[in-house]
Amino acid sequence: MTAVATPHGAAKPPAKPAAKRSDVARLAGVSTAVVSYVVNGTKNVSPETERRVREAIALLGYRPNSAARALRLGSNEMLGMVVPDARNPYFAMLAHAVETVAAERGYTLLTANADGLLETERRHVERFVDRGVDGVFLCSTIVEPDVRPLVDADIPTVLLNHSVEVAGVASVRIDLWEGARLAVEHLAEHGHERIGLVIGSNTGHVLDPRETGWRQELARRGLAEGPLERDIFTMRGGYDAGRRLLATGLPSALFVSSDRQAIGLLRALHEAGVRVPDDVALVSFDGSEDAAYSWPPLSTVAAPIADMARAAVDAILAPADPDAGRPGIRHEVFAPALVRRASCGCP
Amino acid sequence: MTAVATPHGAAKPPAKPAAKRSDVARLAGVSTAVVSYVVNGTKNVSPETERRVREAIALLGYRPNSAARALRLGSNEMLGMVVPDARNPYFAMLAHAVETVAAERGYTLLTANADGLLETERRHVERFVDRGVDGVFLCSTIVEPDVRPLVDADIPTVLLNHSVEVAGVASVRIDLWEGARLAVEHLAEHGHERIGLVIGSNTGHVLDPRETGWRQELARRGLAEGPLERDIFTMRGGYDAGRRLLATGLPSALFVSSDRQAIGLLRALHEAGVRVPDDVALVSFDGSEDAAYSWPPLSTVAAPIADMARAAVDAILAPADPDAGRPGIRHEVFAPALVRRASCGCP
DNA sequence: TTGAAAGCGCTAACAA
DNA sequence: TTGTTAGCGCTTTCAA
Repeated sequence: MTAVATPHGAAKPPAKPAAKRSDVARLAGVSTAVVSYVVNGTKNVSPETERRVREAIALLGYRPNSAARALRLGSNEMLGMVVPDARNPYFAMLAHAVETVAAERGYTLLTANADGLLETERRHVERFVDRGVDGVFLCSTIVEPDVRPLVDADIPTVLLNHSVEVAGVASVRIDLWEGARLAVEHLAEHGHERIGLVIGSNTGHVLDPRETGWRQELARRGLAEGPLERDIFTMRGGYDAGRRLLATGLPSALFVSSDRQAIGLLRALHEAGVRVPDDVALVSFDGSEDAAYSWPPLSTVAAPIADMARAAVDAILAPADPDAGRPGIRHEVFAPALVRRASCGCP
Repeated sequence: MTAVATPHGAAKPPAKPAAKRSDVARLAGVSTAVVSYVVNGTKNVSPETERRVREAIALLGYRPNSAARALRLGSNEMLGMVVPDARNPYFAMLAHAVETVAAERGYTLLTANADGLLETERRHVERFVDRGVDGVFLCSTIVEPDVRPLVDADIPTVLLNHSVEVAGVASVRIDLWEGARLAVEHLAEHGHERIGLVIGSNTGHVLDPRETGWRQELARRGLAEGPLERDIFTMRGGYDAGRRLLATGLPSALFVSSDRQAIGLLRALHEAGVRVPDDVALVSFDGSEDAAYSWPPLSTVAAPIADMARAAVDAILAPADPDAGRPGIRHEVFAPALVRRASCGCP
């Protein structure tokens, strides 16, 4: 056996070309069809034949070629997910949860970052279509994302974590309005009467339901609206919003629309020597792990990530329970829950 | 046109099956080969013919089927990446950087979470092989990861962010030893004489070079070793290590092997009313964005993520500069840089 | 410059 | 229970 230079560099033993189905068939003394039957368990094969085939497979280290399978079957057993930015812990959590559920069902998840760019998002979606994924989870920053390529190609799609429903596309989301209400309610129960809002600014033209929820709960309680600051959904955004609030006057409590922003806000507050929760009480939104480790730890309205992930996968594949039937275009809304930590004044 | 019930649920207009190459060919009045020539630009086609073909493509909304392409070409234009956990901001950053560089080269990145499990890591690698990816980035938690399936299938592989070199596999990593030295040096320059270490515990049996670097720089300066705590690379791990340190006695300065741990440690310190950097000075490791928004902001030894990502992609695909030649099995080591913030005592 | 045709590896309908 | 065989949509060689 002579060593050859491979394109990848050093000399190594010649890589034996991967075994294919016909090699297995020959070695086992059967036809290629039988190998398929054994591999896919689609047809009855006599035990003895099956044993021989399995032996041959093991011996040759045969692995089915997935491109050929995909071509033939028209399915890749791949699901695609577009997120604004997987470096944001919330989306990292969500993508991780979806990946886990998809894996249980034998699907691989392709995750793509849109970086908050409409153009990039569209490119990723088209790419998914080209790759023939069996479904797409879209966490879009656009209010009315362009799902036409998906619809045209008849690819099951779910809008995941969108703030509002979009007609014609299934969606799995969290009740943002209720989350905001919960936060304001809790802050009010701590005795606060001047409750401000820091809200994300990149949700497009539609009003973020968290803003409405904050406003309505305030109104319901006969409380005046505290200051409102809009900035992007990042730590930097929260920091900048905090600086502005510091300059114009802090309320006694603040509802912040994401943990990321709250962490940035916290830094601005610390820099200014403002004590939390003594000088300002805080409740944020998302329920990411980071909220538990900031100082002080953040009370946050948490999304039931695992449940949402499962619902999203079910909306695309058939539900695990076959009796449940094929889902149509459904819109599922999950209820958030308040996690009490120190930032709101809880012990 | 009658509406039909689709498997996806509601009634919609029948989805026109995606156009294929032969449809384009027919519409343009050319052979299927010519369509390929136009799409791939592999051969000269008369301007007039090209125009007609392009028109037909646009009209039909034709998109090449990637499974067929992959089958024919033996390449998916996909790269795979296995990370221990993409919810860790450091790996999120790294994966994002690799995705960006890969996209520039026309490759899609498949990211998979091993969740720190050997078994899961192996499964992902095999899946990548089955899917026929054109290369794999492996961020393994195992010291000697099992790369045989990759080698057997002759798939270019690079160990990314590994702590040590492994023979026979290309690697792109950071100089952990030097990073630790930098941290200790800086702390010593702040006047600290008792410098402890919080180090990750899940690197396997091999000593983490950061531990050696810490120890050797201390020795070089004639300083005694401060307390050492081992715990996992999470916020929780850092928190627990902090609690133990609090119980046994804090040194005047601490080098922490990751930002995640440092953030957890910070919480333990805050809870105990310990002031940073006054009572304990901190330098951590990674350079993630979170370090900039903790309180106090963390001085951290930052990895040149973008450069590493580029090197890793180059190690797998040919370098962008064709003159640079095909890389063999190379081991690239990147130098970290100290980012000074408040936690070490810098202004 | 263009076209005909041979597969890439696999599945499954159909025949034996 | 097993085998034969026709494609899935694409690229590319070879011939015109």
